Amino acid sequence: MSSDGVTTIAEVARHAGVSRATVSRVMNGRASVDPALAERVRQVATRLNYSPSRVARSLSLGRTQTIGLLVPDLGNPMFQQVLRGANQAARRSGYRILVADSIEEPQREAELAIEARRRCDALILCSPRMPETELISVLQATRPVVLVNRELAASAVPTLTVDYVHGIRAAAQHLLDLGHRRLLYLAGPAQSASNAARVGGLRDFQREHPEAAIEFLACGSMIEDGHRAGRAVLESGASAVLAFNDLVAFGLLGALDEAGADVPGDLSVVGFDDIDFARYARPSLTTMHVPQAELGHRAWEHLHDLLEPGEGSTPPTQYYRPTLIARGSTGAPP
Amino acid sequence: MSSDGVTTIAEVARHAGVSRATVSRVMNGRASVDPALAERVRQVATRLNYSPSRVARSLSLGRTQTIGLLVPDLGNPMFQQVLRGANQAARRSGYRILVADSIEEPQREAELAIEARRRCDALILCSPRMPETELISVLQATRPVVLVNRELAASAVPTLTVDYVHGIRAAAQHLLDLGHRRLLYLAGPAQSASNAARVGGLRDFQREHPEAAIEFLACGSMIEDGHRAGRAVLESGASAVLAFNDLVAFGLLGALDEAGADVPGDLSVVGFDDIDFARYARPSLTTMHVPQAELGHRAWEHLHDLLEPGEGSTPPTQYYRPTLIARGSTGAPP
DNA sequence: TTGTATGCGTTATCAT
DNA sequence: ATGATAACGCATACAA
Repeated sequence: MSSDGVTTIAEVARHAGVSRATVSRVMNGRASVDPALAERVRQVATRLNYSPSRVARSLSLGRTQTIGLLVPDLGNPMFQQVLRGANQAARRSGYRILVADSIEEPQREAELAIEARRRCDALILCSPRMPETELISVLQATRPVVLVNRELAASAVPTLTVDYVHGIRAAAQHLLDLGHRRLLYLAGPAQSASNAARVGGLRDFQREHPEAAIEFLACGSMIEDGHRAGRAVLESGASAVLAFNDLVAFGLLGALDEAGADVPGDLSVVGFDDIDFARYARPSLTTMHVPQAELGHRAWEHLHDLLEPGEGSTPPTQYYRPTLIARGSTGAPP
Repeated sequence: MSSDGVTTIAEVARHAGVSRATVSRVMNGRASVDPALAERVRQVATRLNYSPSRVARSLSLGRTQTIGLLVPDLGNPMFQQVLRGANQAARRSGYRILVADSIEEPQREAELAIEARRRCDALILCSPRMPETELISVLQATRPVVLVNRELAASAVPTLTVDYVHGIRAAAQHLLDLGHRRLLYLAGPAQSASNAARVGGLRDFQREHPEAAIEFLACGSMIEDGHRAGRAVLESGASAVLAFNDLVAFGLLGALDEAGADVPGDLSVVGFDDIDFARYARPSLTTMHVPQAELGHRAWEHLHDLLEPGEGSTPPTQYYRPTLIARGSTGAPP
């Protein structure tokens, strides 16, 4: 072994009395090497506890077998699931995932993406908040890349997107069907494209259903945001609330309970995403189901096709339509 | 640019009419270079959109600026928080995190750890389930490494550990103080060292408090495990339940609610970890608080000290004592 | 089948 | 201050 404790291919070659090329061939399972010799090399490699340097290998091969995943907030269960799904899928193909969380400096998201990409073979860009023009150049600079949870018209980048417009409309319709006429939407981050989609969907819905009134209230994407909104929600006079996501809904449920309001007796609440906890909460949370881990899973599949173009090519863009999961937090208005 | 679209240092050098060494010096902010020349090089670098190859840099420098994090289950909020904490801390020092989730093949955990370490400068081993002898050799093979959430007597490896023995005893005491005399512990995975610690703590507690009876029931670590245990819990006759963790507690709360049992009226439930959702659940969950993100944060600090030995050295082992957070899920027995 | 030589893109050593 | 050159550890084209 060399001084720093790591065996190199040269040392194995020397001990086995062969060339480095032969060792390399053996380690990579190349057929064109004498079985007896190969065995001897393997023995020596094992004895010296040798395993090829991933870094040197990456430099020589031009690929790192690593992909980057950029998310806006690792604390959000939605993105955690995307990470989990992508990680499992990538792992099966021998790839690993490098995480990048932009929450500390959202304004440097683009920079972060490009930097992350330089260490990886490809990138998954999840719910990027950056402006469109910036996004376009980032996508250009980080290919191969797949975009998750954000749309970009006229882009050749593989995209996995959730139909938030349809989703929020379905949620609103659910409330309307229950008899609610005064709805309140707790909006997510201003830079969030999916929030914009929800707002757009609700405005359309409002036009088509003049019998209902929809109010909008800036809120956020985290539990605390929802919790803080409790008072404003109660004062709004609405009989049903559409939360930006399940986290916000949870925070709100907590605040409502503390205020002594009954859900769904006094107020109905619907979330978005269907995170694991939604079904176990009390009252269980009515929400729009989004296949979070599958998004990560599929994102990897797209990337895999881009990295190792084979026979089966996946379509460039895939839509996921959230489905309503009606649970205990919604009911008839008081 | 070369054919694959990535500019190399050689091209920048050629365009700027200088040597690669000079470009390297400029890119690394070395002072010993003529300001005018440096400026020219920078201009060219910007024009060619050059940024140094991380891989080549890693090979030359012998470090990757990446650390690995191995967890038993990325789906568990506890580990997600450790990841989040470690990631934020590492990022501030210019390091990135590579994730490894052993959930798919727990029996290959050791292998996974070693493989992950080969791509990184160091490793955070979180709640490893592997047997002690195996763990010892893995720790040896992956240094620098820090061990989180598992103890190893007579080991020089920096360790961050939660005092589960004290924690579970405090939880049991809380129930005893409320008047409960029949307790039930829903046990975690058999390979979990922290589960063993809890069991040991409870047995001690039992001995010291003959007035109380503690039953043990194999359960698991996930929401579904807790949910499945609902029936058995009701049939046990216990008036209070100590769940392995908050996830199990949540699953149980859901099952109890479905069965029409009132918490804490009919049954008290206490969790462990104090994940974000614990306080927003209804009833809010009484639990033992563990500073999850801080564990990740501190783990990085230890690693950082190992990687770049400076003045301030952190103690080799750090204990975290969970604190009781009494909320709504516990009360007097019926 | 095996070995030799070269390249991957950087940084660092040693001249100048 | 700058440049030539040798690592870093591996994979591969080409020779033998």
